[in-house]
Amino acid sequence: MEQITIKEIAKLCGVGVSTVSRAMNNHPDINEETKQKVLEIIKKYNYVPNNSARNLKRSDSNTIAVLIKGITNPFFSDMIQVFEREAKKKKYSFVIQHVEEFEDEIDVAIQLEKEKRLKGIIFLGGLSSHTEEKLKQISVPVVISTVDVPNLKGKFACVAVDDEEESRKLVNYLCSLGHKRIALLAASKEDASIGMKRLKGYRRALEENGIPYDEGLVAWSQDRIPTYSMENGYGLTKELMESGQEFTCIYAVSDSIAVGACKALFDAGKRVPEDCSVAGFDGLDLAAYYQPSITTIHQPRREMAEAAIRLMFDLIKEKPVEKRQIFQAELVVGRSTRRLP
Amino acid sequence: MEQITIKEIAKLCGVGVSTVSRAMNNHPDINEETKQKVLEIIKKYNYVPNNSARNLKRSDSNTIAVLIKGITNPFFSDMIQVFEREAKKKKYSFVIQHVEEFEDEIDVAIQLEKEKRLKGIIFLGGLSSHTEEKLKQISVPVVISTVDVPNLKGKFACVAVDDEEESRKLVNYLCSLGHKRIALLAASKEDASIGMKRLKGYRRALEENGIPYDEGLVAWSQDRIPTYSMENGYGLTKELMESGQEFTCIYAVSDSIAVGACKALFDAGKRVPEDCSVAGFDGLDLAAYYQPSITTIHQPRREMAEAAIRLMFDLIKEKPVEKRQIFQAELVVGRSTRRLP
DNA sequence: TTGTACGCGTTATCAT
DNA sequence: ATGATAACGCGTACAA
Repeated sequence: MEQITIKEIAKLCGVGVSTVSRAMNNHPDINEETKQKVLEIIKKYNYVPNNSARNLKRSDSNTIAVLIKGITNPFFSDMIQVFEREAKKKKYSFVIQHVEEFEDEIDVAIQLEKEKRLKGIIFLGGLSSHTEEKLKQISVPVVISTVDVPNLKGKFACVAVDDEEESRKLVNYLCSLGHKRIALLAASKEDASIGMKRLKGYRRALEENGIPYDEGLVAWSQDRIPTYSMENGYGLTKELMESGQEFTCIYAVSDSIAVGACKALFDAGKRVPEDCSVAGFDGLDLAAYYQPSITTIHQPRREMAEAAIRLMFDLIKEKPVEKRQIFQAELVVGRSTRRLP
Repeated sequence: MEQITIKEIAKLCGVGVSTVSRAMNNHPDINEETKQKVLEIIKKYNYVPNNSARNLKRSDSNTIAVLIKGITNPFFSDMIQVFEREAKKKKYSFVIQHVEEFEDEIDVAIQLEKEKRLKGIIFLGGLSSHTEEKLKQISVPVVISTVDVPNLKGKFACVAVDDEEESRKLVNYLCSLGHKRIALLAASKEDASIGMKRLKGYRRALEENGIPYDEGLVAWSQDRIPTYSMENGYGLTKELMESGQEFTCIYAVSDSIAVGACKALFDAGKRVPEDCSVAGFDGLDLAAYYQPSITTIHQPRREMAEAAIRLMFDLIKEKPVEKRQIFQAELVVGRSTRRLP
């Protein structure tokens, strides 16, 4: 298949390449007639301009990118929709870039920025550590979403909830129901991001309630299974039950994990919450739709997404902004937890 | 921020640009010493080559792309993972391209092919109609996944289940349980793709069982809500109940919708399956994890993904292939359906 | 209003 | 082994 280029279109139209270019890009200085003729030929020959060449030549681009670590995470679904809608509203084009588990999201960002002449970058998920230093290699505005990064300077900002505090709030609630042996389905031991913060909140709540922290009640995720999956919750809960530990409540660091936990309990002939309470985190739709509905911390994802994109536009326009927006999450009490008799 | 280019790196190293290029791309004709020196400087100055320029110059690229319509659909999650793994195994690089609801996936494909010098394209979802003619504008191998397209020629192939037949199988099973008034939660009326096929299967099964098709039992999805969502299932079921129609069973064209239906039933004080049976389609993890587990048609997504990527590589190598691979799906009976007394 | 020619940052070809 | 230099396909001054 021959690659048809702008030159050949020009030749076919009997005009210069610049005229073709003008026709495509809605430039003002062009005769309406010739424009129509050119567009006709373009359509007829199914000519599509090469984006790489465009990106190379252009210096700006009105494109913002969202880099997502864990694109399969339903938590991000709503947020993506908000980004798409708002970007379109502002006539920005919008690209989603999936970052694989093993990839360094900042490297990907740096590369993409050059490739597409981005106007800004939004991170969704990931960004566990190693930030600061490397982030500076990005020269466009950056909004980090879902993870709280203190001391951001310059054209960086973040939108998040206080994972540790919200986690503490939830576990505190569980304690208030009389639970003393609360198992934790944690992220992997290496996790230095939100998984760890939620763990910290768990420990603080226990401490405040005079309950000793018991390693035996913590089930750590393995790396071979996606952490935030129902499957993982199922496996961890099974392990926990087989370990012979006694517990009256399970707190999973995400709703998907919590659902897996419920299933494992059901399969073992237990009832939720009569035999064991279960709580999650995130406030996915799933938590509300599950039977029984899952007690969880609901993050205001749509609002957070709206804030993130607004922050992005403000940073682009160099307006002054609040660089660290921490949202209040909401404790949603479902039917999966109950007061200990 | 100054854009640092290969020229400046060359200058800094005291060598020519071609030497820098050779160092980066692991070319054989280069002195190991100079190579190391160049790489050092590159690292020191955080130089990252511009991908657009690369793509522009390169003629091939060993990249395959997956175009996904509905990236938030959990059905695709597993499949994506398979693609990533297999592509890496074969030393191919792999890009995921999200296609927005209103976008024409073929247009996106054509553009991306030129931009990235793709070796092949896999479609996931979408591709409802208008194919054939336009598809020909793509000049690399194409594998269409999840939707059955007959009469594919040349470098095109597809992997799918027989949606109509599987749907018929499921509804037939529901009939065998004694259900005569089976409500259908359908895709939108305009849907010409799998939604319609599943509808057809529903109608055929009814016919075979001597049950008249009743428009009143069909709830059509509206376009303002994502069709394959729990929220949609909830809304449709509520409508259905409010319409005063009698039914003993609900068949949703996807598991997410089915879960939403269950929730609506629960909220109305009904039990599943005692007061109403519920069945879905797809065989998502969710169906197995839900309480009660959802009776569904399980599509072998991993196998389908493996077949798709294998097909892709074979097409690239111009090996002869079976261009239309229809997989057998499995009726999984859950606890959400029961025999009518 | 239109066409010519240059440059965007790379890679690859060809001398050296 | 290395360095000029010509493409790659497009946008855009600048000249006409």
